[in-house]
Amino acid sequence: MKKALIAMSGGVDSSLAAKVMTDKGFQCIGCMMKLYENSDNDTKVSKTCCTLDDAEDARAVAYKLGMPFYVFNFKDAFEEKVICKFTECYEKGITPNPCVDCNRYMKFDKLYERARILGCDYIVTGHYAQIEEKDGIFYLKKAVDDTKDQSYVLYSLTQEQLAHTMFPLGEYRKTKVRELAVENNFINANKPDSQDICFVPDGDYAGVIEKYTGKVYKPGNFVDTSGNILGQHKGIIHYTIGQRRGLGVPGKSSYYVLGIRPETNEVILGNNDDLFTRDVYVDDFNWISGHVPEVEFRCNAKIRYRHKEQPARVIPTGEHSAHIIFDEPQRAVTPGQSAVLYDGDIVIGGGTIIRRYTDHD
RNA sequence: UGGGCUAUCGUCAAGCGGUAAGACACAGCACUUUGACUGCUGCAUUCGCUGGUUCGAAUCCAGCUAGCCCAG
Repeated sequence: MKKALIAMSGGVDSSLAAKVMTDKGFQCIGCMMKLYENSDNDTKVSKTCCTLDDAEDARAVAYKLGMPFYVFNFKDAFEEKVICKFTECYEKGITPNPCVDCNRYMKFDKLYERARILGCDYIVTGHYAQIEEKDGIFYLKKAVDDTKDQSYVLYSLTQEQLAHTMFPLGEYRKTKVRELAVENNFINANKPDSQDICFVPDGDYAGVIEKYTGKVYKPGNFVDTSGNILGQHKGIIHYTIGQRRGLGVPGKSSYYVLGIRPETNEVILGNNDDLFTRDVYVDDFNWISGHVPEVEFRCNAKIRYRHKEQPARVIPTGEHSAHIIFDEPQRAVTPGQSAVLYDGDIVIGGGTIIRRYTDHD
């Protein structure tokens, strides 16, 4: 009998994933990763993923399904690989995607390693995505429920990881998952979906950064593309490309963040129209197939989680880098965010958007 | 302290005697396993101050105050 380690968050999705795996006849072990300290969070609406309550929910489901349940303490690794990188990015005027890093370094690295130690053949999560094998190659594909598809945050998976990973919810629709959870009397059947950054429960990520680093980020100038001072900003970490709200700068029309200059502690402001670009340069690129294409090709690409994929031309520029040229200019291409390439439902690969010297920054 | 102009929400700004547009900012909510974007809702019983004219004034008149411009 094949063994599977189920990564449970305490939410409906991973709970149902566990259920599906037991139904499929796998020998399952439930687990939760303890990623950070959140003891002082009074038990208000749980938007996070590893509070005591979440652990209890996960444990209750594991118990109901008759599987053992372990909690792994990954706090140190999470701090190093996710939180630390998160703050460093913001300090550099880059906007990270911690969910991508958490998948890359926690779930499919640390946890994967743990699964091997426990003798598990597979690691299972509640992600909405699919894995298919064909002629010895593993393909990462979009979920059947395109409104919940999470293949975007999984582009860093390697062939080896894909060979030992299962996403049982990939073929389910979210509504069905909820129904099944209710049918099975799961304690968390009606628990709200998680959202926001898990280690930033109140939405104030800048506050978390300040608390974590103990630094005070200096205010600086908002400037337009000509260098005119438009106002004062609260510190570079509060901003990201394309941002409108929270600038506090009145004008004839709304101002948007065009660029961030950490060297001079300036934030460049301008019009929405100034935010569109065709070219995107990507680093840390992971080609899912394991092979770097030798020639340029066309495909669809996404530059942020909620971005509707757009047609583009891709020029591989190295083992782990590429130049993406969209047919139509895209709004707010943001360094630090991930660009992911699709061929239909198949994820070709993805990487991190890097900073390029433009007229804005 | 001679002349002229202007004073309406945090900012810009309609209004021109009939009972305070709009934009930006801001707040809340929705959307969302990242940050954003977006959408929806809210946001001056009051028009620099004090009097006056009028059934009725932010709108007319007078004085005061403040700012700007020109002349000294």
